[in-house]
Formats: sequence, structure tokens, C-alpha cells
Amino acid sequence: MTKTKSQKVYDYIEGLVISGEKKPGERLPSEAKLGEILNVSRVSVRAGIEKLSAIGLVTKRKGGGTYVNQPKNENYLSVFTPTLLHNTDYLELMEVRRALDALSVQLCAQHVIAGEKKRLGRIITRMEELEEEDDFFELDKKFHLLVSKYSRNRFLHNVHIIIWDVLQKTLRPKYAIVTKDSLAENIAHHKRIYDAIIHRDVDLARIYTVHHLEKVIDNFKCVYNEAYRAEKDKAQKKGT
Amino acid sequence: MTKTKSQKVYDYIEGLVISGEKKPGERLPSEAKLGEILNVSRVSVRAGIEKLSAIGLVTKRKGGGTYVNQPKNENYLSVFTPTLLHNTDYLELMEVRRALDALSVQLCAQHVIAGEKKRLGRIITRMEELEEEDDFFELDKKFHLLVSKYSRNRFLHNVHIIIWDVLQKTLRPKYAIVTKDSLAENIAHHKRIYDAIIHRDVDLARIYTVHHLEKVIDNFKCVYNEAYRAEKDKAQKKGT
DNA sequence: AAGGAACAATCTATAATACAACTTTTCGCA
DNA sequence: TGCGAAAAGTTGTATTATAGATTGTTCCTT
Repeated sequence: MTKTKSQKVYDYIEGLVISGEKKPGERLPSEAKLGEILNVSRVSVRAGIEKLSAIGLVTKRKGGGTYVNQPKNENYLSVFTPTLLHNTDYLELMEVRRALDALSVQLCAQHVIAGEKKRLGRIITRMEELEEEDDFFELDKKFHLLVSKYSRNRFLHNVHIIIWDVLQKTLRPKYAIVTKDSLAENIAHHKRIYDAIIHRDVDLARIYTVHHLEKVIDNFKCVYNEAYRAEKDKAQKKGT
Repeated sequence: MTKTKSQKVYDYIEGLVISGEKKPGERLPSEAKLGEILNVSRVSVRAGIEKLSAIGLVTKRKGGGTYVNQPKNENYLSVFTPTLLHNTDYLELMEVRRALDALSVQLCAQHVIAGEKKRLGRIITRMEELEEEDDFFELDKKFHLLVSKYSRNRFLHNVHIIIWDVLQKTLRPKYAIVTKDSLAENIAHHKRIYDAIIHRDVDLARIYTVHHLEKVIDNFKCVYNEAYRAEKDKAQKKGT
């Protein structure tokens, strides 16, 4: 038997959710009943449910039952522990970002409505009136996540949330250094991306975004050149 | 007591890893010993470890013990799959795929080496000699995941793994219907993408890939047109 | 002495049972 | 009808037992 019984339980419940048979907020059968259904002991049922609970698909209430979770990002972002983020390569991440931001800004420019334009505008204003170390990272993050949200593509937005979460936990300490000399230029980039979105100029928005990210990547390469090479060599050697 | 015993176990082990007391690759104390240390039963120990295993911090080996995982992306990114399952629309997913496959095929064409070309070639051959329902989905998946792997961008590859996991779990049953009439064309697409990769023609590989995915999307829209519209309307209304 | 095969110890996987703690439902009483 | 207490249902934990897998050791063969 290649599949453990707890995995059988895991797959079964996951299947219930995927198929829509059990929707967010609904209660699952009790552990005893699941055991009968799948012909396994309660121990195995609990093991499977424990996993699903760990990744945030279900919530257990002592004495109350087990419920399918609402699909909220907070539910699963919590599983990120700092220890798990060592191995992420910044340049690989940014390469993916370049592709995905290009897409999201296009979709955003197509679908954005008046209220959303305003909200983006407020962020740009705050960027331009930035005081001292007024947490440019937060504004940067907020701007790009809003753009991806306004793309109306939920999957795209979720991936962006993951990316920024990883960025926040890996890059944050170094962020000030990376953006130090190019902050003004960086803000100007956001400004013209914003303008292109406002005017629904899809192509221009994409071009400016790709250019923006390439500048950020270049800048990072300059600052972290030696450190990066050393890291990359090590990873390369390890991978073979 | 607000904290369950299994949570106590969870926190204890997480603490061991974060503090560096237990490093990646090392074995944890056995379940029985952990029970003694924390003064809880083995059931509670197992529940806690089960969770840690679900989020990819540790790996259990039956008969062998429990080990701290290497901190790799693929270990924890899979956590997102269930959540992405919830509110993911096929067309949204494919929109993202179009962007990411374009990137991965470019990188693949740049970096691919002889042995990898061969492996891709074997898949193409199997596609062309396809017998009956010889699981085209598996070949399709394998081809694209290899391309993303050969892109040498681990993060990109990980996101692709998630995407295909979601596709497998949501689209698989309908896959035969979607590809029925266009199977030959679909295979031809893969063939010419493969040829472009072989000749390291980065631009052509990208163009063919984007074209391929747009065809797939179009085809899906035709087949599932009515069903899709209904779903979309419902989601729209729900979202407001 | 080196290599390998059998054996013992260790450990996780699963099961069955029991009880505690908590929640939800039901039902009787005012 | 409304309220509260009992009852039923459900998860959390503990105990005990067995099966199955891995690891480590011993001892035999060459």
C-alpha cells in the first residue's frame, strides 16, 4: 500500500471541497462517521484532518465539529515560518515578477474603474511626498498588490500575494540599501505606470512596468553583485 | 487551557528548528520520547508532528523516525494548492499560465542542454505515437513541467507545479472533452515548440507557446461557453 | 579481514477503547 | 412562548496493543 490511510482521508476531504460537495462554512461529517465511510480508524481520520487543518483548509472546533474554511489569504499565509525562506533566490523571484506584473498591469489598465484609480492615485501621492524613511517598501507593496487585485484575476492576485510575502520576509532588511540611490527614479517609474493605467494605455503600462522591474533587478545586481555570485555558485554546486 | 497539547508539541518542535538546535536533516526524538519530555501522550505528539509535516517543516519516515526538512520552496509552496483551489477560475489560471509559460520556454531555450533535449524529445515522440486514451494529460503536464524545470528558475518551476496540481485536481475529468477535437493540432503545437527549443530559437519558442495556450483557451471557451458564462455571472453577483 | 546475511532493537502507522471537555440540540417546565 | 437544564453529539487526550518499516549489530562465510 503506497498511500497511507491518513492520506486517504486527506484526499477524500480535499475532494469533497474541490467538487463543491462541501462548501466553505459547512461542517464535515464527524470523525467517527468519516472512519466508517472510509473504513479506517479514528486515529487515521484525525491524522488526515490534522494536516488539512495545518494548511488552513479546515478548522476544528472542540466539541463542535470540523468546518471548511473560508478561502482567505490570512488563513494560509500564516504557515510561512521564517525558517522556510532561506533558499529563495531574489533574482529568480524577480524574473517571475517581471512576467506576472506585466500581465497584471495590462489587465488592470483594461478593467480599472474610477474608485480604484483614486486609490492608486493616493498611493502615488504618498510616494511623492515621502518623508524620510516613510516605509517605501509598504507603499511599493501596496501599489503592486492593488494593481494585481484590480486585474480581476484572483489566481494572479494570489500568486502576487505569495511573492510579496516572500519578498517581505527575505528582502525587507536589505530594502533600504537596494533602493537608496535610486529612490527618486523608482518613484518616477511608479508615477508613469500609474498614468498609463489611468489613461487605459495597456501597452504603455506594460512597457513601463517591465522597464521598472528590469531597473530594479539591475540595481540589485549592482549592489549585491559579489554576494550574489558566491551564493549562486554554491547553489549550483549543490544542485548537481 | 487555551493551548491544546498538540499545539504545545508543535511549538516545541518549531522552536527546536528555529533556534537551530535541530538543523535540517537531523532526526527528532522519537514520538515516545517527545511524549515523555513534554509530558503528553503519544497521540498528542503525533497530532503536532502531523501538522508540521503538512506544512513541510519535517518529514516522517515509517520505521525510520522524523527528520527536519531542508528549507526548500517546493516543501512549502504546495501548501497553497488547497486555497488556490477554492476560488480559482480556469480561464484566470490559463491567463497566468500564458505569461509564465512564455517566460519558462524562453529560459528553457536559452539554458537547455543535450540530455534535456533528449528527454523532451521522448515525450514528443510518445505524444505523436499516442495510442487510444494513452493519457495525453500526463504527457502534456510532463512536457510543460520539464520545460519549466529546464528554465533553471526554481521559483518559476514551483509555481508551475502548483498550477498543474490545480489543473489536475479541477480540470482532469473534463480534459478529454476539451481536447477531443483538437488533439492532433495540440500535439503539432508541442512539436513545433519543441523544435524551437532544440534550435535555441527563443523568440519562436515564446511565440508558439503563447499561440498554443491561446488556442487551448479559445477551445475551452467554445466547449464550455454557456456553463462558463453562468458561473461567471454568479461569481460577479456574489462579489459585489 | 572483508562482505554479507540473519537477527534484534527502534520507530512510525494503525487500531480499539475509554473518558474528559466542549458544543449543539432537544425537551420539559414555567 | 421562552428559558434552562438535560441529553446527545463531537473533538481532545490517554492507554494499550499490534503491524510494518528502518536501522544497527552480530555473527557466519569466504
